[in-house]
Amino acid sequence: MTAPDNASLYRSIADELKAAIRAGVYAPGARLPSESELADQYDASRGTIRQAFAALVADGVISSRRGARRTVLGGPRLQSFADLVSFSRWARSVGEEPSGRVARLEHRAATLVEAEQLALAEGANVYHLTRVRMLDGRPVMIERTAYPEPVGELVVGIDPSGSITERLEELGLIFADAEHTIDAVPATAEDARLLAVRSRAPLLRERRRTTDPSGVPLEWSEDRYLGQEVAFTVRNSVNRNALSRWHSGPEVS
Amino acid sequence: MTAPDNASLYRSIADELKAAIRAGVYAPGARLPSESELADQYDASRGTIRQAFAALVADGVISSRRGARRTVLGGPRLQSFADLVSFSRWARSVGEEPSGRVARLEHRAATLVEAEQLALAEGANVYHLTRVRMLDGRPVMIERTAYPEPVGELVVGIDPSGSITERLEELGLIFADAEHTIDAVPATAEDARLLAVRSRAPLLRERRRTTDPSGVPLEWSEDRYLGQEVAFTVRNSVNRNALSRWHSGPEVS
DNA sequence: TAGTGGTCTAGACCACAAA
DNA sequence: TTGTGGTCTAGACCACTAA
Repeated sequence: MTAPDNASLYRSIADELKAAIRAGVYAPGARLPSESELADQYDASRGTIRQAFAALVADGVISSRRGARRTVLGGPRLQSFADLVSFSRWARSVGEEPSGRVARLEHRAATLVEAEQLALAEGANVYHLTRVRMLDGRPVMIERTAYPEPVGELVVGIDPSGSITERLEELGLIFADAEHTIDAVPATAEDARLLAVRSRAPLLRERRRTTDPSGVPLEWSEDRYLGQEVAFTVRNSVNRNALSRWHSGPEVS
Repeated sequence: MTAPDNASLYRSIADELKAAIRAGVYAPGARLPSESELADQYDASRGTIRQAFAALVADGVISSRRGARRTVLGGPRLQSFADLVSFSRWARSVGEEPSGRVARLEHRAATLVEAEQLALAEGANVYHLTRVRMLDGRPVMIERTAYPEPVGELVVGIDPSGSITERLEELGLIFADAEHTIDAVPATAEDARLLAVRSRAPLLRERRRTTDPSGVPLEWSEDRYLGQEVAFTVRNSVNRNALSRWHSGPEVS
């Protein structure tokens, strides 16, 4: 809809196939047309059709095996990268109204973790923003984000009740890669107060580092979701793999 | 090492590049050789080199942008699909000794959820196995897995202290696609007893459905990890995307 | 401006699945 | 056995980055 859609043939073919799957033309389990059929239909080469299919496989929409036609996978629809990095965009994509309330905004020296994640020198300053994020007025998440100074100086000029990520993109920043770590933690006293839950209630914690296309960190965020309200879904297969399990070792007593 | 390694040129090139990155030949942030350089070096066509690079991008190892050379991303090393579906394989890949203890094995009618996830008719039977999984003797996870009858009949003949997934693969089953949903839940009384934690302690819950190449469900599992011991990591980018956020709505009081 | 990656074509041979 | 997807080649043109 609003996406820039850097049009390429294989992208538009992939989008058409995705739309057809979403519309139920190809139900879960159904077999898709062969590469040669689509090549004729779109007057494209086989390589281009394969590129389109590869995008669907990467998105976990279809599965592919040699000798048999590709089949549609079932399950929840996927969201785009932009939906994942921006809470506001995600909320709207699932039909809920996002909002935000600032709990704290600081300009201070980076902690050790922040300096490491943002690749800053020790003692460098960061802007640190704590927000409570809501869906249709109900608080579901606490967002604690550290920005390096050049980014933070832009952030302080942005209305914090809406989407900061979208404003930063309008200002020319490019959010290209993100790395997420997901675990479960008990709510601290502050968490409990901001989310209106019992202290030590289980929260889903997502720590995220987002970088621009050349790998320069743009933000480091620790988000805590109400465990019962939000979950993360991952698809992976023998061919494509973007998830990994992580073990911290027995660090705490 | 032990992988079947269905050799193809682009795979072996990708493996060599991965090994070089792992070994530090290309450090995080470093720029990789150009496509044409590698094409000369490996006496391969540019398309093959691109295919190798695509595999690295999909695994979140490098980033790629038009006009500039590809660069190495930082962060934890990725695990293979097999490592993710099999606890035993994952444990060994991070250098710990896995073990398991059976808490319960039942042959009974499927619950509603199990029937839906395994695509069974209502009233069909499943085999349901509850195991406590340990790393170096410390319990870190409870695994509750339902198998459809044809699979379950194989499972009952397998030594449950080791890897069931690996035995099933030796028997010819192919685990091809998996879908994971991750959230946080409080420990039940049984959870608390099996994991030796306080009741209502935060646990990371992973629900996983694994299918064979044609989409037939092989297992449905609900695993609960100690939140402080295990985390999941996801990489995504504007190009590749396998993670999605999920919102259940206000279903519980 | 020179070099790089992104896209696309038109062929070829092979491994595998399904009928 | 036939058709499918998996791999690979050798070219071409373009958009973009970086010097």
